[in-house]
Amino acid sequence: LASLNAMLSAYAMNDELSQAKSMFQWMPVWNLISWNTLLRVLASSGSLAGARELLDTMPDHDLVAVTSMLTAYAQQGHLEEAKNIFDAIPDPDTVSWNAMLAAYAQNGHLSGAKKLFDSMPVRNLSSWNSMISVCGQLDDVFAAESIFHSMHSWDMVSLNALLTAYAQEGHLLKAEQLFEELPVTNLVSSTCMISLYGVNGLVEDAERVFYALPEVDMFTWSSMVSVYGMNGYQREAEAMFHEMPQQSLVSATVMITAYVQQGKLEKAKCVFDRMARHDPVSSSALLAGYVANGYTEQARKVFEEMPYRCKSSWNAMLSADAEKGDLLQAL
RNA sequence: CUGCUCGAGGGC
Repeated sequence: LASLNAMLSAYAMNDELSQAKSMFQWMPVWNLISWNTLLRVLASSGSLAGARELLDTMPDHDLVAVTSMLTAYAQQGHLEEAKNIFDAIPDPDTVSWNAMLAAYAQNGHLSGAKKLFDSMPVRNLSSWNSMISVCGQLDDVFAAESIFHSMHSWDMVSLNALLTAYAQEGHLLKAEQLFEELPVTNLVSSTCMISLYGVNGLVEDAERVFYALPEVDMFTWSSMVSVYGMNGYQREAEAMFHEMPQQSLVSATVMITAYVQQGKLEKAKCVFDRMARHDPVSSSALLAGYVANGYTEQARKVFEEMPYRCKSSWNAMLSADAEKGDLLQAL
């Protein structure tokens, strides 16, 4: 059973939801770990409703299951739900506390994060790492450094959190210095540097980091395409986009944005139409392009076909209205 | 064998 569970877990890592589901059904017996693993697959695939339903039908809940659910809500931006789950846990362990801490941090509730951190009965490395990230989001590099230096032990995540804090505040030199001093880096550090170089117009530096990597992933690929795009290197962006072994919502959106910036709306539309699915971000990327160029009709069409409407989509639409003095018409 | 911390995309 343990080895079947391990296989199930491998599907979870690769986000292979349907494979995981059918494997689960074929398993002759299940234990709590099997259920928890399936829950995790559902949760990380973004299927909140499915995860919730599974949680309610599972024979038992333990802390692991509930914490997975908490994280799922947090990652979809449902901070209140996450907090409700946390509050209902009678005796949370450090991982659950950390999950709640991360929920605050990832949703921008930085004061909530600080408060929770202060009230934690036990903190571990993950807790401290989250706080470095919180300081980074507050643009308080000094506090991030202080935390880092006060830590008795640190790991790659701590270093990357600090690196990200530097990047966020635009401390190119500090980030560069840290990155170059590190004996070991990983894809997270490299992606951070690639996009930092990109926003500073240092395309060749970004390339140097990218091409030195022994292997790349979706994040590094997308960020390199983005660097090309935001610096007007349309052909390079295109080439890299098409060389990518796999596409994702993000990589396609990056490419759409690159075309939009060049005013190549037909090409942007073409990428958009080839996407397996759309989300509010990919739709608003194209929408913004139409709006900026006064194509109200096309903008409205994209808007109406959006998978679900959210506040951010309305913002793009409203700015179209303002520019055209055509408020109700655009909708 | 399962849960927590760091990196990529639009608008504001």
